[in-house]
Amino acid sequence: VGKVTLQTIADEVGVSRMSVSNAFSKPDQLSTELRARILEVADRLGYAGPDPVARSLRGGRVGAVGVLVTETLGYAFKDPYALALLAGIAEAVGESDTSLLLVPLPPGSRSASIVQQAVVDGFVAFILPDNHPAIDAVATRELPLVTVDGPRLDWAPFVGIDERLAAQDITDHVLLQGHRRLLVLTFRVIDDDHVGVVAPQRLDHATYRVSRERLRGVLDATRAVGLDDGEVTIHDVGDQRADLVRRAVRDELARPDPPTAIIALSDRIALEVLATLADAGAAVPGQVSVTGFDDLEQAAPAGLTTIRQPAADKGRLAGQLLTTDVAPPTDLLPHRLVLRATVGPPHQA
Amino acid sequence: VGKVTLQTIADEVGVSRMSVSNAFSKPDQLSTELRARILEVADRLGYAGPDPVARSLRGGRVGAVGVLVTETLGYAFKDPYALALLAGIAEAVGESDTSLLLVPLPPGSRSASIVQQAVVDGFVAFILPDNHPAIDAVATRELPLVTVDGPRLDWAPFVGIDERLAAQDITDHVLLQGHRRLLVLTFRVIDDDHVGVVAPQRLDHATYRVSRERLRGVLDATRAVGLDDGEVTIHDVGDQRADLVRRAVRDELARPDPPTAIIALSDRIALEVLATLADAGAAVPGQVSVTGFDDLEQAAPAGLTTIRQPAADKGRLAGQLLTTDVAPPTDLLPHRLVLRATVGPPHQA
DNA sequence: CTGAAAGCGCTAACAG
DNA sequence: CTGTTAGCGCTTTCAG
Repeated sequence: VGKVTLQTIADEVGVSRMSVSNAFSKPDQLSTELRARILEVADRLGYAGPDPVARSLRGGRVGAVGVLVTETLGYAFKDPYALALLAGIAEAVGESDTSLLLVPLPPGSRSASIVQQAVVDGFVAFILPDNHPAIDAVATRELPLVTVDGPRLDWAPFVGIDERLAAQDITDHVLLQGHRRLLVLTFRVIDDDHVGVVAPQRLDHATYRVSRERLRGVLDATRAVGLDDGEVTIHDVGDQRADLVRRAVRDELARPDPPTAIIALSDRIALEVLATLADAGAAVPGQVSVTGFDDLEQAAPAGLTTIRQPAADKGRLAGQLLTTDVAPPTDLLPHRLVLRATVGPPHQA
Repeated sequence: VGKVTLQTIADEVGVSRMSVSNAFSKPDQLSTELRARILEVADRLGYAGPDPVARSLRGGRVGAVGVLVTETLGYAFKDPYALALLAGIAEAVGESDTSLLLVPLPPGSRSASIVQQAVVDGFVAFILPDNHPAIDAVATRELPLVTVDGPRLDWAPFVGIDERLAAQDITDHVLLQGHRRLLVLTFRVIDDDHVGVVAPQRLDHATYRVSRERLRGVLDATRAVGLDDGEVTIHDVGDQRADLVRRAVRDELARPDPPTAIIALSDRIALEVLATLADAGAAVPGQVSVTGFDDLEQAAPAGLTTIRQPAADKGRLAGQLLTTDVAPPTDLLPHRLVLRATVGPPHQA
């Protein structure tokens, strides 16, 4: 099967390669009649149109942006928040006839080479830890980059909210109700396999911007009411692992001095907390108050008090930043405390 | 910023372009020492490694497979079954250092050109109607294709189950309980905007393999017990639209001779049916029995009787077919009737 | 182990 | 409106 190229058709029709190219890419540059003849021959020869790779090499543009996702892609497909972000990006780039290339980053340092090989015009990075090798690889390629939620770079636009302030807001709300025994459930703080109680010095070295800032916000609030950092228990549940959430909740509730409020740093964790509590027969907010973060679709039906942040809009903005010339945001995006039914005054001991 | 290419580095180091290329792509083809010197210079000059587009043009390989999804991507991101499929594909291709290009197909015939422009080594098509123009476009490009669930082509591997038999199985189960007044809820049958009751001749022209086969399976079963096709009501709820599901259920229940069993052709529809029934205070299976299809994660907690099919495995297989040399399946994949709590004997009128 | 030649398939820029 | 020239950046021969 001799490959059919522009030249093949040009020869067949008896015109130059250029006219055939134009017939496909610039219809108004040649007579309707000639164009028709060319297209007819192309069709007969089974020519599928200009090879996109060759066209990209020539034109310097690919028509795709890469989305850097850590862990296996499977993870991204399971997290509702990540999905909402993705959907937003997809929507925005779709409007510019651009496709989305999902680029899974394997744990090792092989990710640099994966980034190098990606056939894209730019990247959006997605809840990556600071200093992730993939970021450097993007920088070296000198491709446009937008980071969402983290890390925050000085050379690339950033899309995200003031995590710290938001966390402080929701913690303030809980403290105002009178709670002083808090359990904080966070997702991964450092890119390692540690789970369980998070010691203060670990927080100092935290590389995931989102969890780090949210935890700082929580502590801002607790300190303000005179609580010592040691008095607030922080549990790392890794990649929002349901089993770890359940165990942490059960263990803490079994202590002589159990928490009266659980601050989950994501709705996904909070929903798991709620399920665990329901199974254990613990009333919410009667016995324990619970808060989330993100305001997923599932949060409202669950009556979850949480922080709303515009996930889909964030994705959309990230996509636009890469495909159009919208101005990068100068500010952090807004968030909002959404009061619902899972927070009340503490149970009287 | 003069672009840095292989040549730039070759000139700087004083070797030929080829040696620099080898330093990156075939480390064992040159002395460790020279390689080190080349890499050092490359690093100093900020060279990110061979341009993936040029390399693709030369090598004929891109390192990405495209996933053809109809409608907006947003839809694919909302359907749990599609998501499971996607996750499976992602997992499989990730193992071959291949990325996933999401290719949304717009309604019009523009989809041919979108397929032509996709920078990929192959495609997997995903619940597409028969004769979708995108399929022809893939054929013309002579790229490998795997179809999942539909359509079934004679020139491309197919991954899917025996929909018809599976539907017959679950319908048999319902009929065996004694049900004769059935309401069948199906998703889109033809690629148009029709919704509501599906007439028999419409079924004959159905272009979506999955819904068509499942409906035929249902009718196989009902005919076998002597029911006339006219006696089983089939409702098309489009893209599994919640509002249409709810309305269909409410309308049918309000009739003088309401259905005693509702056969939903997907779990997503079935779950909506269950929610509607709960709102209406109708007991399941006391007043109405309900069945689903797919066995999503959410099906077990809901106690839904359904057909299990290996969504993630299907995706994985599709991905492998495109990136490795596994043999294409010669058979349809297995399915299994999963009995749970939503089917019982009919309510005595 | 290293280098020179020969394109992969396409299109911008310009001349006819 | 049509054709010619000149590469985009890389890697597969096949000799040194």
